[in-house]
Amino acid sequence: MKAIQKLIQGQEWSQNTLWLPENFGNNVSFMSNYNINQVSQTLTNNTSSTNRVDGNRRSIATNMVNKVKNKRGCYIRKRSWTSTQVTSLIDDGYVWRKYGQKEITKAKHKRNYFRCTHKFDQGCQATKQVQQIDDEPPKYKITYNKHHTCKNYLSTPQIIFDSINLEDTSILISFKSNKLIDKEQVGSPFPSYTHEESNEALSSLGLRDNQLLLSEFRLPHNLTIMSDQPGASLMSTGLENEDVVSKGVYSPNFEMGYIHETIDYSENPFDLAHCELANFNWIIQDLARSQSI
DNA sequence: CTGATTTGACCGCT
DNA sequence: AGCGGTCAAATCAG
Repeated sequence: MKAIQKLIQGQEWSQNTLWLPENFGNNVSFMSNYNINQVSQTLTNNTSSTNRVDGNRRSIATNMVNKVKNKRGCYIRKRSWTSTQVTSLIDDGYVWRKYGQKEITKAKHKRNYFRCTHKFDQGCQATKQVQQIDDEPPKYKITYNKHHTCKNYLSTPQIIFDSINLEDTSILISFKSNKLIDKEQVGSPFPSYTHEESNEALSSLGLRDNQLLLSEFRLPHNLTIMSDQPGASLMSTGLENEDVVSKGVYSPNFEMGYIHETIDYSENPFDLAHCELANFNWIIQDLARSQSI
């Protein structure tokens, strides 16, 4: 089936490009509304000018100063990808090491700087900055820089890619259409993409657009994770599984706060999906953890 | 002892 | 010149 092949292509691409745990990439069926032809075109176009940074095929912005760090305080100016979110949770499933703290002008609290623990042993370049912006309740603005390339997954759930069976235990991660986002939010940083082929593929599978199917994941039935710019929420639908869902950190209607990406999506159409999946990554990890308790 | 955190210094950018 | 991101020595914790 052509559509399936396209999706698999996209999934393979996402494995190499998106910031996802390997297990995630291997086992998830990723269905989003991005023109996969555009993706491959992008890859082709970028081949000559693409730097392989941290294992990502990601072209570096033209204004990026890619200086080699050889002195104290010298730093590589950012970069190809950042993701900012406001949340009351700091834990995202990864192991970080704090490497700095700074008073920020006009900021009530100090900003904390973290790098991935596996920076040296695995060369993972992921960093994040945590800035507390609220006291009661405590809220943090977390800015992620670069993708994890390390194998640092805490009890990553086994999500089966092949099983496209809506009848068994399934959860759906639903992504809101970019087009809707653009319509509803003037000035949204997210561009819209055509997604005829994706929709074709999805409809052939009996799915609506922008759904990510996760099967054989030990979660209550009818659990839906929804991404909804500018917020994202986790909610259970139907059955009264609230206790299960909220056993960890999340309430059935958990609001993660807004997510904002500062990436040039014209480079890699999958990046928006990447952003969203990156944020779900830790949700899913936490759910998996709560399951294993 | 080893790894994580703290904190002042360093330095590029605006 | 000031700000912000990073470095690395000193310190802390297990």
